[in-house]
Amino acid sequence: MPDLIDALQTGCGPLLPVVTETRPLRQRLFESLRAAGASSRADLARWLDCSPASVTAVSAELIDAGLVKEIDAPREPSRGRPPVALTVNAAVTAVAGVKLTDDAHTAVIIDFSGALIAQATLQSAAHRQTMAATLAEAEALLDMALAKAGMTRASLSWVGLGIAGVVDHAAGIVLWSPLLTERNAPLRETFAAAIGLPVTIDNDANLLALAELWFGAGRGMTDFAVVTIENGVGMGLVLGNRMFRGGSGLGMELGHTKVQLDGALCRCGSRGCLEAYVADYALVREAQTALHFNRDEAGSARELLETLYDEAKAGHKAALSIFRRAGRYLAVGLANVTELFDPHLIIISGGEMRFDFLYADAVLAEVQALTAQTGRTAPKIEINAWGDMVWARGAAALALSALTEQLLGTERVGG
Amino acid sequence: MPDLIDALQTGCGPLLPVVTETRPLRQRLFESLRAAGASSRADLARWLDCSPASVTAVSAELIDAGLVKEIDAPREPSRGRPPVALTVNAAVTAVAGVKLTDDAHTAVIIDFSGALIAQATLQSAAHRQTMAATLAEAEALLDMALAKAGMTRASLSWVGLGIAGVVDHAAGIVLWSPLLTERNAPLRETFAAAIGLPVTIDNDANLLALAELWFGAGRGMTDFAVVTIENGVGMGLVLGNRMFRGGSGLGMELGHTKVQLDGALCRCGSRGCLEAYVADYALVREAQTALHFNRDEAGSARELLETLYDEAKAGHKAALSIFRRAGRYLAVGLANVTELFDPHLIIISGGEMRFDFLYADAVLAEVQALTAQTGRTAPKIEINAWGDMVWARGAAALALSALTEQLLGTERVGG
DNA sequence: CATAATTAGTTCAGCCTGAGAATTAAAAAA
DNA sequence: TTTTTTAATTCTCAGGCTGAACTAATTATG
Repeated sequence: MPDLIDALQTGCGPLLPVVTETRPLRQRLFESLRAAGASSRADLARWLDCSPASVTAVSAELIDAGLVKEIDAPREPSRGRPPVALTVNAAVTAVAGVKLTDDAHTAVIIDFSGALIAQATLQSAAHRQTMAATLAEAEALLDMALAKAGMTRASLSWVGLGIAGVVDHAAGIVLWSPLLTERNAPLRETFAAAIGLPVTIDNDANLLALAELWFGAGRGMTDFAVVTIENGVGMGLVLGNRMFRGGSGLGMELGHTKVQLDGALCRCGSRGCLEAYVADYALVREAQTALHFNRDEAGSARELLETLYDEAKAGHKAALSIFRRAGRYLAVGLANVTELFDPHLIIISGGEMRFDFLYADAVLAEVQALTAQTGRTAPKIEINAWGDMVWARGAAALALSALTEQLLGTERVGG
Repeated sequence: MPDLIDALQTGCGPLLPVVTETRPLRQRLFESLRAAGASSRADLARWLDCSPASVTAVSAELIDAGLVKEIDAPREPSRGRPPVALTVNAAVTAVAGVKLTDDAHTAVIIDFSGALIAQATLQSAAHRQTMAATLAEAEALLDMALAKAGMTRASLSWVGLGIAGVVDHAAGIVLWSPLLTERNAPLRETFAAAIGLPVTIDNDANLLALAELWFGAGRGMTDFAVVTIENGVGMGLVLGNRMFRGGSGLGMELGHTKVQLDGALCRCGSRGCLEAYVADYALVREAQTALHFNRDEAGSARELLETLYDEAKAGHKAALSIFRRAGRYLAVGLANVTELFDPHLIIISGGEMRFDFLYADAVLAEVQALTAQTGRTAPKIEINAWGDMVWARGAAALALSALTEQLLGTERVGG
């Protein structure tokens, strides 16, 4: 290779190859089938734009391998030979998704077709812990979920694991997380070794985006952004129907984009981060001023926020202005995402989605106003509250796609 | 297809296929060869990670087609059979790149290996014109360049055309441009019909990014951003060694990302756009205040800016503060790009790159400071001043890659 | 009721891309 | 001169997919 690298002076054009990913028809057919629920061979051929002959061959292969089966589907009468419906054989295996937080860990188990089998929750330590302690909790939770499903670890073939922080999905390493005491924790390897199953990890924002891509509003979209506001502000992005994780594969930091020069102080140490205006700790900070509370008087941060919210609903001016300002800065952040990625859809998603001032029509209108000038069509904005299990479901989707890749990717079926 | 679209309720997983692009070995080999300048078959096999047998077969095919040839390359003595160098047959054909501005149009002609053959410049109308008038100028300029090279249109096989504005590269339509009176101008079709050659169009920021990818600092990078500050602020982005044009394919609008809530008024009508702080019209606006000039007193905007710059160099406080502030906002914009795309390199590129206050170490340091907190390695930042021809060279690279795709992509060689 | 029309699915030969193994080629080192 | 090393070629073969012809199963129609 040196003779190409050294060629910087002589030739022209990019020196490195275009990153390209090819999926064999086998995998594309299977994934279409899972997405459709059930479909006939003829429909699959039309959908995948390939010959019926190939579909016959590939589906026979998948049926032989036990991954796909024919079913009797109710069909409305029409001319011609009636189609035979194919569907994913859900019983083949199952995967689990686990999401770690500093409040309650959650887990779900889904079958090979993506249907929910069981879910479980485990109260977690509210403080930073070692990776070992955290993973012990995750393992206990996984076993709880398995018990609920009447399954054993042997019935699983992959586990997806999600955690807040800076996560290198490809390497399986958590560079930093608010939950862990150590840096550069080899979360994937360690958990895989502990539970004896292959593991894939990702950060929470990407899990949310995956959940939207697999189960939610993103299913019919090739390009969309998923924004979540909880402890911080996170974003997951899907481009060309694939997760985009930034140039280094560590995800995007919407929360630390700057929306104001020399603005509010962020917990990261910088000033003017979006997070410093809209994350809950930012609201708490202002709430203490507005409501004349000191910390001990107010109880937990969560309670304080609830009070602030109630006050705002009741028309308390200062409380209202806190949410109003946060909403306006959020609009700036979303407008910047639009200017830079131009997604067709922005989904503001999460578990509870309380504090609806942040997602008020005024905020969405401001996003449109801030982006309307450049001539392109502004993205739709959708608000989704999924409940606490959504991250675990995203983690399960992560596991399921990793498993599918292994089963049907470059390797041969059953190989 | 309806039966899959309607399946939103039943299945799970993405409904739309992953966008994937496959290049045959033929094309990859050729592009590696052009990138390397010259290379042996054995090196190509190692580089492309394929078998020597395939390289022999494919290179024979390319040599037969006349696109590649063997040359006697000077080689340092080493053990084993000496390699035979292959190189792109530069004489096969040539392509042109044309860049339109409201100042002077530029054009270059390059051969099949990417080497410069000729260049030309044509003073252009300084005001908005119809597409027809603009393209007439472009055609005249193209013929000038051809005359300089002693060539005719028949010796060209593709033309790349660049223009500022919102450009739909794929559709070949200019949705809006500061140069054109009409909207949604079908620039590609019209120019192609006029000159009788296939044409590809793109906006100026993407041309600059392409120039960096083909001839500049981006050659060895898979992920980088190219930022340019002239009339406005533009950005081109390369992800995975491919141009990224946003979800709708219209490019990114770094200039209209917001860096301040309710900030300075932008010519787009919004407030707080990056452009409204760092583009030349923004500097002019402030210069008039700082230097107590009115418009007629100061001459052209360009002269006014030069005066402002000289004053700042001489230590004029107000003048200096104009550049300082612009630099700080630029740092915010670049920091946001980093947080969202996490490129390995940001190239600040363009023709002249005057006003070095904007690119001062203090600005670059501020970018690092604004992004340092999130744990990832900050991107390197490079400043490149290429001269006026860089856009035309990018346009030529655009043409060359389109031509290569046509010759060696899905179609057969010579087919 | 027979037959035509229509749609679904299968079979089979064959193409294209590319890999693996053995072989030939051309040089330096021993 | 022989051995070693690296480059390049030849030949065979496998995988993934297609096109064309064919079989299968149903509704429409006279």
